[in-house]
Amino acid sequence: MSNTTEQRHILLVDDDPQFTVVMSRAFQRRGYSVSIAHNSSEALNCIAQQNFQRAVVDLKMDKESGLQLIPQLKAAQADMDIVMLTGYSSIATAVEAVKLGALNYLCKPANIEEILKAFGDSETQPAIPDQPHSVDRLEWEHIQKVLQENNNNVSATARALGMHRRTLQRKLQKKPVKR
Amino acid sequence: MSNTTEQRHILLVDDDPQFTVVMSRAFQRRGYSVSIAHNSSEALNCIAQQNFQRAVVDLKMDKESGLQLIPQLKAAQADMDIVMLTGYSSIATAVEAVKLGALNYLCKPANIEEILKAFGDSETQPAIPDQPHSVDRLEWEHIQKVLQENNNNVSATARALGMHRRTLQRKLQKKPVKR
DNA sequence: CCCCTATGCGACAATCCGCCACAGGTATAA
DNA sequence: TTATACCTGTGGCGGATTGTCGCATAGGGG
Repeated sequence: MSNTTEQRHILLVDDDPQFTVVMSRAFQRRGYSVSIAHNSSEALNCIAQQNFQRAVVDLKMDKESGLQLIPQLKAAQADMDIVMLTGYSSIATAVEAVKLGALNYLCKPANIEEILKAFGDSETQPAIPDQPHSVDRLEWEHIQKVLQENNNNVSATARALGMHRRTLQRKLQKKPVKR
Repeated sequence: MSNTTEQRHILLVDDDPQFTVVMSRAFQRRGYSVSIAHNSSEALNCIAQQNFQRAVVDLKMDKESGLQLIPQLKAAQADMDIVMLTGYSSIATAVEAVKLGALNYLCKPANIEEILKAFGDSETQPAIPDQPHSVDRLEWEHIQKVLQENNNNVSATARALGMHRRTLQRKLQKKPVKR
């Protein structure tokens, strides 16, 4: 199914530089050669220069939608496996992405394990039953991200998350979080 | 693409009798001939007797999943348009439904207008939500994803998530929260 | 000064969670 | 077929968590 010895190219399309850097390292550690694009035109530039077996593309990049990129990537290389990854997910966009040819659709936060699994190589490490995030851990990361987007405004974050401010406070002061 | 003058057959698959009756009337009022099935075997029975251009199938029917029904319907009639409709919607199942051949995927409650629109191939790209998910919604999506990876095995999912099976069950019975 | 908002925290009730138990159901191997 | 192991739905109960209200404090305009 998967040939781990051959060099594989993957294209990361996300407007968040930090995210792409972190992901890039993670993929490289697993034997991928990675190219990074921060918007659609950069992505198209990349695929004009070489072929990619896989692409991870963000749904929401500044003003443009990653959805439009899918058919363009597919047009250049019909057998490319594309996984959509986004922090602003919805059922409607997920359906659209798959109809447009995406292989899968994930919500951030997601780690490499989950992304690789989304591509289909779940059989990488049968010995290690690599666990998905625990619900608590996921919650923690999500809260932190939204907190940051709201400039550490606890009240605004609580509103955005649909949770009571008091509850958020308690979660924030109590959690080092395991796993 | 659609011919409104010709008599059209539509198949409703949902284990809720009340829902099917209401929907049935609404479709008939719009010139459809409707057949009702309350489970998979009834549905297969229906398509063995006549052809349907369209089908609306519920995701969660008692014990069985409507997902499995999709390829079966497609096998009998490859050009059938299938819309998945469910009160227990998640991105994971939406992606799976589309990959299995569903035309679209809607969340209950949905009225006829929305369903008919889902059948029409209006290529309008869905809007990207500008708010992050609520914590509860994120949890729901994550649970659904892991559940699917574990072939709907609740015990295994609970183990993978590090949560008690009883707790998982209680969460699963509840409808997903919005946002 | 007033008004609005953010923050921290106490208190209490409602809800939820972890855990045990038990009764079927199902699948696989002997 | 029986035996065995696992999965599932459900009830109950004590303890933990959450939702909600209130109050005091602090900063920023106007």
